[in-house]
Amino acid sequence: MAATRLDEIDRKILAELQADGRMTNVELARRVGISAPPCLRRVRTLEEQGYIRGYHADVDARELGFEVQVFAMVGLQSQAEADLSAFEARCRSWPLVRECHMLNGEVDFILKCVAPDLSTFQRFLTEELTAADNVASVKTSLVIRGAKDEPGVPFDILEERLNRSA
Amino acid sequence: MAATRLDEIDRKILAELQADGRMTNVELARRVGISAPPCLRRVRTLEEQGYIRGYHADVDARELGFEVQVFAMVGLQSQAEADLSAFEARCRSWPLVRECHMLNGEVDFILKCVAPDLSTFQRFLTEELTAADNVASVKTSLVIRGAKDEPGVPFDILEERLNRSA
DNA sequence: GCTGAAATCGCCTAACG
DNA sequence: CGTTAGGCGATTTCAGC
Repeated sequence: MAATRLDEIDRKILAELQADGRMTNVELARRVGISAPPCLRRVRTLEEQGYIRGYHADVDARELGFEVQVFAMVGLQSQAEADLSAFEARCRSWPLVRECHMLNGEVDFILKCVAPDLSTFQRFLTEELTAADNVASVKTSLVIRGAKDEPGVPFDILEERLNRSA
Repeated sequence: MAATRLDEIDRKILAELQADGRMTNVELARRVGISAPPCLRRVRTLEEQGYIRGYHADVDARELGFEVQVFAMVGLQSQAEADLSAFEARCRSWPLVRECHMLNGEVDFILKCVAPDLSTFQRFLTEELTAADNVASVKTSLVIRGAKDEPGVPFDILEERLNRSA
């Protein structure tokens, strides 16, 4: 997958759609400087090749009643590949775990969790996460307040690098 | 803001647009069981009231050449409000810092960073982050591999709770 | 291969009931 | 909230570079 190299127009398309995923195709075409049909074809290709995984509305968790956000650091007893995979699969089955990343260093995984209130999270923590197979230690940190939450990647850094190497 | 309570149709709209933010309005209307015009009016209202903050294409960071993802735990010297705000503003100015959350516990902030390669990140770490005003300690953990990365909130949990209380 | 122009089809989005 | 209806965007077709 993704054997195709991207040109500048493709990168602009990605940057624009990352900033506004609901932009109309004609507006997108205007911004990247080509006409609508080739623009739409490029978007479809980027989707098929996996550069674009999907489009999502960015909803306000707090307004919707999800008052609690927690980062959980998880250490496992066994780091054998089968056990790592099993834990990852378990995380995928928990709706309240939104992200799960395997880390280097002392801790094995970091989880980002979202819950309506503290008691819901506590119940998950004690009855599900801590109780899960192979889990040795869990340390949690509550998010007091969010200061920045930008989805996606910094395209400006990419452009800088490409300009420098050009 | 957001004085309005949401009904079941609004919540369905949010869940659908979170899952597919580029869905056409007629398709959305069909799924939530109303006709297109009122559906569009609801979407506009949800946007205006801040329930929907925006729409974003979910791009594949690794395919695009962002090979490095790092979580950084930052401790500050002063936790006075003015100093906390100043650090948050600094984080907002760094494109490579995608998220910045203030935490309870030993560490003050957690940052999610994305960079094209390790050397770019190292340069940021030593020349920018560690060197920034008021930063006392930084501990970084590289993401070895991602196991789950779902944007947004778990609507199914919300529905469960509402059904139970009904 | 690629793009762009024209044409068709379907959607968006008022206005009204 | 639904229906109607006019305008605009999406998408295919086809010609040209």
